Amino acid sequence: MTPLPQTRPQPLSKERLRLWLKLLKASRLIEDEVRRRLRREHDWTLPRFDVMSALSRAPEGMKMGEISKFLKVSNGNITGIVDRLTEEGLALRVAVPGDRRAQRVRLTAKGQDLFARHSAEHEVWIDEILGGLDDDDVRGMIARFDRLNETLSDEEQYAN
Amino acid sequence: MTPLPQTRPQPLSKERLRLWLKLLKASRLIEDEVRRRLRREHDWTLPRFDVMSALSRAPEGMKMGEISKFLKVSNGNITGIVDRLTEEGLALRVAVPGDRRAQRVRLTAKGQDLFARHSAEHEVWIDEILGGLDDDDVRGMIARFDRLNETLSDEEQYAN
DNA sequence: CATAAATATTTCAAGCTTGAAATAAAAATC
DNA sequence: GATTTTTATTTCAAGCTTGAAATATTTATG
Repeated sequence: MTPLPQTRPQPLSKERLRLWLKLLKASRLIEDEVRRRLRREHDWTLPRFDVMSALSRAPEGMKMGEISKFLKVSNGNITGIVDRLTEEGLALRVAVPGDRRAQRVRLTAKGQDLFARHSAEHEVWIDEILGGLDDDDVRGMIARFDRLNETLSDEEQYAN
Repeated sequence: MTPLPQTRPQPLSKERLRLWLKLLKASRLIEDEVRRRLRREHDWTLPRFDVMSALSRAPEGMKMGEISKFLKVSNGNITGIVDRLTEEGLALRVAVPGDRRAQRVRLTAKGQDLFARHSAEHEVWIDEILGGLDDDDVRGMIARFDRLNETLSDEEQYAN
């Protein structure tokens, strides 16, 4: 009944909230730093980088809906970003035979080149930004995140 | 020299990248879910919630710059959000005696009431969303995040 | 086959976000 | 005290984001 000053064990729900706030803080710090470097060094934006990253793994291209599902953003959002990539000659819309509603988006050779450069540097940046974490930290956190993301994906019922 | 199928130990830099992608995925899943509920249940937005949350901890109010620094977003951003909160009678701009450049923003009573309701529900949502994590998961991750966020804040040199 | 339901995508308005430029006032320096 | 620098904030244009509504097609049903 005597309230302890600091380490009083909080109910789990409070701890979950604390965890979320810390996770969010970390995520924003890293994401902002990547965004900043992408803009400074390459005059580029994170959304464009993300879309190109998705496309780079699909040589045959992806349908608009596949991209938005993969990146977990809205459909209309992808339309705009692909529009801009296309205007700049980095991506290409290809008709899907047998379905005139859909289109397949692919990176052009120019787009692949550009993304390869950005991507290589991105990997270095992350290594720098997370440089304070040693092997044990990294693998430990990955294990926890695998568990968490499994939980969260199960709950994607919410999304519907 | 024989490549093992799955568990071949990757260089630490690759693992750091994997970690970042998983962290980002978790963060987006949770944030999107919160955003969705906030809109559905309260017709409210996350940025407004975040600003009110910051203000709720400062009964004497916060200067514009303090809010943007606290939330790690740009100055102009806060201007717009506070404008809207003010129009809706939820926040209030008060002159700072002795410094005519600055203003102190405070929640009105109406704003405090509204935030109290949103906030209570927000805590429940997080508890539900992270419900798959047990006590050990939660405390384990918090410890890792404390380490990570310390690292990241040290690097806030980047931000300047 | 005709109609209804589902799917793929775009359009749109409203709001968020950034970084840069503009204003205005305060503090520091000469 | 005048000038320069710094600080606090707003304005702005460009781009991102969402959710809802609109289009166009395809698939399923009667």
